[in-house]
Amino acid sequence: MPQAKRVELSEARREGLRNIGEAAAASGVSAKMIRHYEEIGLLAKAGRTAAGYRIYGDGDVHVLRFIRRSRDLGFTMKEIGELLGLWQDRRRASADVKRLATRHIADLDARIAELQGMRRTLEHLVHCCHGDGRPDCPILDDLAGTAGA
Amino acid sequence: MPQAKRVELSEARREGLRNIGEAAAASGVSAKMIRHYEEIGLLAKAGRTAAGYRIYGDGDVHVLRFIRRSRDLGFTMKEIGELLGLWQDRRRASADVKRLATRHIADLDARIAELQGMRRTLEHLVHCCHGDGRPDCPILDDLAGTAGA
DNA sequence: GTTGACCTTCCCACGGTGGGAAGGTGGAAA
DNA sequence: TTTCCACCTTCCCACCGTGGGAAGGTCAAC
Repeated sequence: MPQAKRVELSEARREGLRNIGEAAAASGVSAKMIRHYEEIGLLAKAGRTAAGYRIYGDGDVHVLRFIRRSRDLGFTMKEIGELLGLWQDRRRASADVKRLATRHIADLDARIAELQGMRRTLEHLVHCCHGDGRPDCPILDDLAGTAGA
Repeated sequence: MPQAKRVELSEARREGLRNIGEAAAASGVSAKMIRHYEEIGLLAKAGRTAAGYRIYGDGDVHVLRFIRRSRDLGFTMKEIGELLGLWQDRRRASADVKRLATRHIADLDARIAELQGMRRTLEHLVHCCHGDGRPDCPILDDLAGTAGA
């Protein structure tokens, strides 16, 4: 098994490869997070130069952008792992992707509804609070549970 | 300095005090979180029985319920600390509370808007995906950045 | 060669919550 | 009284996603 020979960084760059900083800039994922994704197994272990620097090709950067975009849409790491698996499986059924995305929309809806509930309550309380120099405050009364009492 | 003498749990209970489990049940805050709040300084250190059990009075439970309600409304630990300070300051200006709550509403709005943005995009993608046995999938195309290409 | 920007690994932090181990206590039933 | 179980204590570890920073090595430009 001829293991891939470890090249110098300059040589790798001549072949269009990037070090982690360049891959980060090209993908929008921080170097810190690239290492993290590698550690948790979301990314394959990156190649290394003779000096131990990670090197990335266009395909790696493409994967990183995929992850970035998925995070921007709120998918969890676990879901992104599944999405990556589907993306790389040419025999996938689009129904599987759609199901995953649909479930995620439901998750988003639940979180939105929760936040909106908070927002509604707070809006009401703020509306009731005169907000001047006096200490009386319906907001605190509500938090303290002394509002209805 | 006559430090408060450490009593037995049975004696404390006769005086209407509770151990952590009872305080948890009465406040809706888990025992785990009560200890955590004490550790981070959100709560004053609880009294102890001779055997080292934490004991809580009605006032403590009231504070715990205040915290619980604040968390339910999405306030951060830091904000809850501020709210507790205002609550316990009888010379507070309600304007301070109102400002804090208003800022929190703005935070909620930002998060809601973010989630709704994700939701909109996903909704569109899901709508475009036929979701059958074939591999072609606009959702993956979007994540991969090959959608517009 | 020196310098400064970058890389490596390692540990720590945040928010908030939970799980669980190991050992001590409380109270009630046998 | 002894036993038993539920509860208490402290301690460490986990999640997710991200960042900060220390200590040490490397690269490239000047």
